[in-house]
Amino acid sequence: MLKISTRCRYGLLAMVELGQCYGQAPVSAQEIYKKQRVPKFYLQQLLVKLRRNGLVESIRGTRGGFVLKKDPKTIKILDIVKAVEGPVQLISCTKQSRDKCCSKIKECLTRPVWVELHEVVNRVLSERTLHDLMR
Amino acid sequence: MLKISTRCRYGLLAMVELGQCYGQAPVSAQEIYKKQRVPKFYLQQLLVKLRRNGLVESIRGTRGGFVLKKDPKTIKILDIVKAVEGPVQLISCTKQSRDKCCSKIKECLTRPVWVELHEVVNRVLSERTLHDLMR
DNA sequence: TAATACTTGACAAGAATAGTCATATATAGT
DNA sequence: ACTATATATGACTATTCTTGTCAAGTATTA
Ligand code: FES
Ligand code: FES
Repeated sequence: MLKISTRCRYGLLAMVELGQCYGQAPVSAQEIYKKQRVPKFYLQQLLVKLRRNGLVESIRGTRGGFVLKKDPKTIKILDIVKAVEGPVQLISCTKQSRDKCCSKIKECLTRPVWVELHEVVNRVLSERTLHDLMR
Repeated sequence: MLKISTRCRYGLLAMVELGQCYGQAPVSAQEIYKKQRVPKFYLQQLLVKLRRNGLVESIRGTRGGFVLKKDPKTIKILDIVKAVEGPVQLISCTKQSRDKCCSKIKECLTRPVWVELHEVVNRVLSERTLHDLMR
């Protein structure tokens, strides 16, 4: 069904929230999950992943929280998705990884559609930035 | 990760195989799984779904098998995907079904990306036909 | 030092995916 | 009529993924 996971959705919600406060004081996880109504501990996990991937910075202690590490204009949606759930790979026989998925990749007649889909999804996600989503 | 399921991949492989023999004698499930190396019983399941969705016709008994019910030029890839695994719905807040996915759909800032992704995927899958994949 | 906030790593329920199988039914060819 | 071939149906299962939860620890500020 190709459903967008909650990881992605929550991750992007959090990033948008941080984007709104870019340049201002850090935003705590609590503020985010109260505002966006996402599960507390789950969100914490996602924020850690975003930090480990260099998208946000964390500040501990009272008045701490998270801040974007870069300008929203330079953060692709794809970066966020990759951070919370790894590469967007619709098939395993892309240019990057040439694993076989069908029995014989050379003559695979179905491959072109999946490749096109793979590319179009990655293109959309890397053309849009976090800034595009903010008002 | 948005990975294409085996259901989709096998389903399309089967349809391409049937497409190659369009207008000729029926192709048995056995011929398909031997040629494409897909799990026998799993494929059977998918073929039944394709039949129930009016994409193929089944002929029972000796020399039986499956045949396409329509011209490959009139079969969209989306039809095949829908047949084997239901509608391609990346988010639940589309025009078709207005379920809420984020807390407050009206002000959802993240929605535009997911909607765009949803639309672009559906567009690609409905622009390409089975015929486009055959040589 | 008390309160706030992030960190780490483990755990777990439930759903989806991927695949198997037994039994029944239908048809062609002999 | 009999047999071999083929699909139909529905149940069943193992594994993986998703979607969380939680406890114990660390860091910082007021
Ligand atoms: S070889 Fe990758 S889709 Fe067929
Ligand atoms: S309301 Fe559907 S993505 Fe936010």
